[in-house]
Amino acid sequence: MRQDPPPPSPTLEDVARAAGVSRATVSRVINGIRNVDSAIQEAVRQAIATTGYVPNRAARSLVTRRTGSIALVVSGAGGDDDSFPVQVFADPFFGRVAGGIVGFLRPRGIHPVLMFAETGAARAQVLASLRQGDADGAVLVSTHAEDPLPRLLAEAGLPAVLFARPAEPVPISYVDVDHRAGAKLAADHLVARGRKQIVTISGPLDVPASQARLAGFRDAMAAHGHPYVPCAEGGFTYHSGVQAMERLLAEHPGLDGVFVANDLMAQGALLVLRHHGRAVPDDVAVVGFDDSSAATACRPALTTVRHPVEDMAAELARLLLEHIGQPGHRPTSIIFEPSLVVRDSS
Amino acid sequence: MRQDPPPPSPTLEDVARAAGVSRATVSRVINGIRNVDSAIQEAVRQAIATTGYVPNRAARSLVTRRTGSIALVVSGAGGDDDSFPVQVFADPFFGRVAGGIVGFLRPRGIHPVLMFAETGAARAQVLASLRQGDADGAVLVSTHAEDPLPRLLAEAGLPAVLFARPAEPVPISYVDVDHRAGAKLAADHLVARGRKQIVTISGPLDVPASQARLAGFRDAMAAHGHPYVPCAEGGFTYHSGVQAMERLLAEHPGLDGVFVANDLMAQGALLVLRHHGRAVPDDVAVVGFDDSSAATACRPALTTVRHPVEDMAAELARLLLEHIGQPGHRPTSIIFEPSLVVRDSS
DNA sequence: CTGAAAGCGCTAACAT
DNA sequence: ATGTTAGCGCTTTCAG
Repeated sequence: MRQDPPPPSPTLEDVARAAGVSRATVSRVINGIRNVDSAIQEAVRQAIATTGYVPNRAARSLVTRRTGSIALVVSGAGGDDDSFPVQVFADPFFGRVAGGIVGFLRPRGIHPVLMFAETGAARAQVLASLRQGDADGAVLVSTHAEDPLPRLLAEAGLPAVLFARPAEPVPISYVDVDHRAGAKLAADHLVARGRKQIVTISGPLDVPASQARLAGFRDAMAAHGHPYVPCAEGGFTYHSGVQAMERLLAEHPGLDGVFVANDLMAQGALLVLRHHGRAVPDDVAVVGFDDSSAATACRPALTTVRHPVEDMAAELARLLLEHIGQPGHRPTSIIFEPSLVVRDSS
Repeated sequence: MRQDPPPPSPTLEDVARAAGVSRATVSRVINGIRNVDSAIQEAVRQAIATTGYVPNRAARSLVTRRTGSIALVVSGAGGDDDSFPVQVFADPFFGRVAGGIVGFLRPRGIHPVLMFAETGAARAQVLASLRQGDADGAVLVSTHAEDPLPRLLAEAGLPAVLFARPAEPVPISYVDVDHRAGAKLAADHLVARGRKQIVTISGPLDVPASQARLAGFRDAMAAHGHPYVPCAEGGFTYHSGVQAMERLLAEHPGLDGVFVANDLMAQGALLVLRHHGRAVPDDVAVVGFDDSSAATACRPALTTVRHPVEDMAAELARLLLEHIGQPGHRPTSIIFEPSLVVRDSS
């Protein structure tokens, strides 16, 4: 005993018949082409409503040669890392990127196709998928600087854009934030608050963004007359922030200011400071980076450098659509300016 | 000055000509249909290789009435929560689900389409997308128990499956882990370790899984002669684990055993115990839940209840494909058995 | 401003 | 075992 087959969904033909016009006219109405009598337009809309018509993507795609979807590729450096997807998702950062992209794309009726490119084989499959037309283009979020995928995509002539500047120049569009400038904001602020013994917790130093934040911070501090700033390297996780702060406290018990390279680690640092009886911001001033949800969840609320991830992701999606629309388009990079959000931790 | 249009990619026709056979034969070879002479098969493969042919998804989709993709829907309860995607991704849990699904689907050449259904409007759009054929079916991951989407999908007759049992019965397939049994494993283990003052940190109590873990733990403890177990409610985040542990320690300074409803919170609890000078496992034994990457990242490594998320997600994907393949298929639920992974924290 | 007609590339009867 | 043929539902010239 089988269930009845689902009723065939209405086609353009059905709508056309119901409206007493031709398929072509209905198509024009649907695709918002002018030059259609407004009375007829109204009739067509009626017919669409009564028939419950929805356009068939595959059919449309076949003739327009567009899938109307883009790939969201989460890409690593190589190696067969089993826990790869988990790692990526553990940082709120990826969620913000996904949210920004979806926010831009959804009103345009397009959903991202999720792909992972953590190994060489996976990378090859992503390339094949794109060539096959599973998506019109790709937004890449790399977890490692040495990721070969950007170059591969560029060479294949597939429309693609990147979140964050590649380690080596690749002819591909990207967005990034001015990490150095952001770190300078933090440095200026801590100095303005009269802090004398300032230290920092960096992100993983094989990530260019981490390097830039650290270098920018040290340069700005040097300009303020602090030639050397102690640093503990973290891994962008809450836990690593805890560990880094403990190390710094042990080595520099007199510290009175900390710049932490992301909010999640800053949250961990805050906890350690509290457990060690250091009042924030009175004894120790803390500045984070990102302005993620962690920043306001903290006690005290975190002063932090705003990283406009969602805006950047939306802009990235816009860029990709532009590239898809005009294949000859030149690579463009857009650098966003960070700003300081002063709350209670400094 | 425009760039040259990309060369048209080869079609079945081209391959057929190159191999000196008909389109149909090439199609058969590609789709792995027997009844093709092996010599001809070889010739066709040659032709495919030399022409660099890749099948056109849209064309295939148009005739098979299958898109070859499924939706991965992250779904909330309602409300216009701006930070929705961020919240969801913050837990390693979602990454494990995504990884499990991709692991199963990728070898079959199918990629998940990412959709968010956090508001009523978004939900409607997800439904429309599915009806329109953006995907053949949906895997749902709900963040709230009252999520109306499962029922809506079931009523629309769209193939869909659920990660975790719905709060109210819905005729839809799902996978889940036996939370109560897992909690019992933890209880038995703590009692066997001779702990007398046992407390627990639960997940958010509006989540059925949290309720089940708490109830299962308390029931098992009662059976061991501990009629009441103090509980602090957390939110499945590291930070909430810290806060909950601090509360428990303040209220029950004599505690010597803790069951924490997920590893991330357990990691936070471990930190607090250390800061308070309690040795783990000697002074206080700690048992987590999930066996996520956090469990091995801890010091000491966490004894925890294994939640086979990846396996469950893969099974869920398999179930969905089954439903897509045979529309009349009855809803099935599969409950996985948890197991205890003993490490150093108890 | 609207309709007729020609495909897009593929699969699946149906013939042979 | 292989070829022929008829569409799948849509967009898009091209006529009118």
